[in-house]
Amino acid sequence: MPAQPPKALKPRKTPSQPRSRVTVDAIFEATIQVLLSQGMVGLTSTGVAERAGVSVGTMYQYFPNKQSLVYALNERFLTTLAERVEATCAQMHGRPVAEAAEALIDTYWAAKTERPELTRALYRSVAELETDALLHAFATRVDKATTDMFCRASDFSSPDASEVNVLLTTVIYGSVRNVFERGLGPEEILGLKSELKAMCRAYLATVGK
Amino acid sequence: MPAQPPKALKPRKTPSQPRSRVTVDAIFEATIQVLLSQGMVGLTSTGVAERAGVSVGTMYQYFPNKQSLVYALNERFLTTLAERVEATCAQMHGRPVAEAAEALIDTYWAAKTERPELTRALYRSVAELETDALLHAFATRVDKATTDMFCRASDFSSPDASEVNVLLTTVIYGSVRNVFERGLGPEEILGLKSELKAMCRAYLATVGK
Amino acid sequence: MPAQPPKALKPRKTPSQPRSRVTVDAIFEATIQVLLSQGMVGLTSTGVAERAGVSVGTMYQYFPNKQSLVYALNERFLTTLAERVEATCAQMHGRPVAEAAEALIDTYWAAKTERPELTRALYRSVAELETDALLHAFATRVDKATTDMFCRASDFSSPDASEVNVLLTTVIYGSVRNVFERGLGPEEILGLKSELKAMCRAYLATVGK
Amino acid sequence: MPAQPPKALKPRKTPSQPRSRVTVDAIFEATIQVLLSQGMVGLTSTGVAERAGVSVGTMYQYFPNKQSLVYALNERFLTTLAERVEATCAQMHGRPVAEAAEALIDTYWAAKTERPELTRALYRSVAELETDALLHAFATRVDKATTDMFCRASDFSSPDASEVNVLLTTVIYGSVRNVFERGLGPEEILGLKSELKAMCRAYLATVGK
DNA sequence: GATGAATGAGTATTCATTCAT
DNA sequence: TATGAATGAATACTCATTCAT
Repeated sequence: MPAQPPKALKPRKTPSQPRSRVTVDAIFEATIQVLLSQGMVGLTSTGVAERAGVSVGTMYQYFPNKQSLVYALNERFLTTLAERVEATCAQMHGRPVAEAAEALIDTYWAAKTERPELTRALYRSVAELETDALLHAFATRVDKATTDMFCRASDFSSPDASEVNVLLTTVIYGSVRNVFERGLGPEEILGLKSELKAMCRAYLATVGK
Repeated sequence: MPAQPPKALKPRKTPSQPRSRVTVDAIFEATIQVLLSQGMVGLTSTGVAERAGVSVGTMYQYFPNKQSLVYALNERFLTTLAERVEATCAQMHGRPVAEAAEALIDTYWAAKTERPELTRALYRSVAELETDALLHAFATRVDKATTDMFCRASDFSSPDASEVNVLLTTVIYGSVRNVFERGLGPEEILGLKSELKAMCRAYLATVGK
Repeated sequence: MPAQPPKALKPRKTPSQPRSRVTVDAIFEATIQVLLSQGMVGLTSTGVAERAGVSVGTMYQYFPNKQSLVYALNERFLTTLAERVEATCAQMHGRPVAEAAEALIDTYWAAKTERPELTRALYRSVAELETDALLHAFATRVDKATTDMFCRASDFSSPDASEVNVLLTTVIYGSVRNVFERGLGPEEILGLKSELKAMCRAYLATVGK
Repeated sequence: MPAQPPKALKPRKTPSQPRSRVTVDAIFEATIQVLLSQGMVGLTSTGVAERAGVSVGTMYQYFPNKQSLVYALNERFLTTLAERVEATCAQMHGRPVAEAAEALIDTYWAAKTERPELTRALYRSVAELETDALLHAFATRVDKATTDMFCRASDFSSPDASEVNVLLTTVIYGSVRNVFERGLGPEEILGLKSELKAMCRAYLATVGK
């Protein structure tokens, strides 16, 4: 997810020595902790450094400013998410479209639901960052994998795979986000998820003909 | 949208005198302007007051703190949105479900798209507020209207209207949000919208039987 | 001394209300005190504000940054100095050049010597500021007055008044500065001053013929 | 220039081994570069070390703190300057005072003008250091040479050589400094220099009798 | 009611200096 | 001896909020 982070957000130096690596990891973990407990507002540079057991100065050696911290965090999670989606896509090559769509739903849903609080925090954090480039890079990368998956589906015959892809991904990603926004309960979520699958199946059945 | 705003966010006094009303409107308009030009970060109380041609002191007479400003702004827009959705729902009573769903899509989409920058700004602003209650109240109010519309549809026979409602609204609201997040172009958006309608139709055709 | 202060150094608002005026004066006085006791290095924003019996915030309401404080201080003193030189020049119109030169020496010397520590502090402060424009404006203004004075001298017959003026002022202003740099004692200073006058007389006697 | 540098400013070890000498020279050169490009404000220890291709740690082996760097730089230049003045003085023994004075002007002027930007930077740097001792040592050393030169002049008959010396050096050194402060152009400078010589001649002609 | 001067807690960020490797 | 990661004290500056006029 190169994405050319807005220069001001690029990490300062990539840790090579083992000592550095430990330090950077600690900072990342601390950022998450603080983000979860205090929210974006309570995320102060001293707070993070303290939690990481590191001095502020050290933190600034690796991250040029507070934003870059959260930016890097988002980048990390989006990269992981992209990888998981790609893995699923690869696995579903040659399978029926409906199954492919369902697999995508499962993967994306799982990834976002594993640490719900963190997901929520990151969703919020994005609002205060200039993450357009980041999100765009993510979308491009993932779109490629999913479009590919749909194209290669055993029963896919739509003329415009890209159009189908945009619809499905928009609906899926959007629904997940909306679920977090509404704060639905677990049972509702399950029901919703299976209905969403049904919806995709119904749509694909229509399109394919 | 009663929603019991977290007490700290409640406007101080509801303006009844005409002079006050003008003042409050000016403040609202200024808030929007600043939000659009400087973003949530650049939204300072003095900045808004200045733009509104009012002294800070006066502003604090109507809004107990900065958040309450943005909170009220969101409330306003959500109320308008709710009203529009309700109007649509009322109008669609007794019509086929598919048409109802499409009308909902059109209305919601239009409302969010009219001032895209403002929509984007408000989406972002929400992340920094404690708007759970607000959003929940909106959801409840609107859900009632849409569920009602679906129930009364001429051809609706699903056992669980509420389940259908949750799915449709989640998908619709979520998709719109995702469109803003991805920054899709106008043509893509149009295509997406019509496909979304097709998807809903396909799903409802399945469910109804 | 308009001098268009580098925009970053321009005062934020000019105090009009009496309350403000008092505040600004207090800040000025505090700046001098701190400058004298701690030097340019010890001049911290909180330090000045504290000494002025004012909050930092108030200080920043009038001065956009620390430098602007010292800049304004220099501006003040240069303006006063310019006025005094101009007064002297006006008074010496039509008198012999030598007398005019001596009067200039006396005035300049007196102005710089009255509060030697402050003079020293300001000389030093200039080094850390972008005062080129300020100094240039001062030079231009004062040069006009002195050149004029020399031109109108009863016995001035040199073809190039401006050249004479540059020499004399450079020598005088430079000597004064050097005196502060060397840290000469009071008696040495007195001797130096009278010798400097003799030197100017001797030079002018040569030039005039 | 013994000058007893304030103990905190004394270099830590005088490099004797060739390797050290190279290091120290690199540091000096880097200091000058940074001083020229970033000014006294941008002169950070890490910045200098980096430019010198040395680690901070190494730099601190030779200079106990940042000031000492600049202090040493000034010392170096003042020493060179003193040597050049002494050489000139030695050469002018037994020559007429006027010529001696002119030679002094030429030498001093040349030394300060060769690298004008560096001269300017050093002039400024002095303001932030406790250089009184340094400057005093320089003055004493150079005064001795110049006074001596004037005493031995073929036509010098003034009762008080020291008084003459103070005047001449103050005027000369001060004028040069003022030239830098005013930012005069090259032609103006040339004219000024020759007029300054004329002035000294005129004065000495008077004094000698 | 309205004003806007004053407040000051709160925070990001820098940079000289140290010291374990 | 050299290195450069880590330190943390120091400081400029902002901005929500109050309250005397």
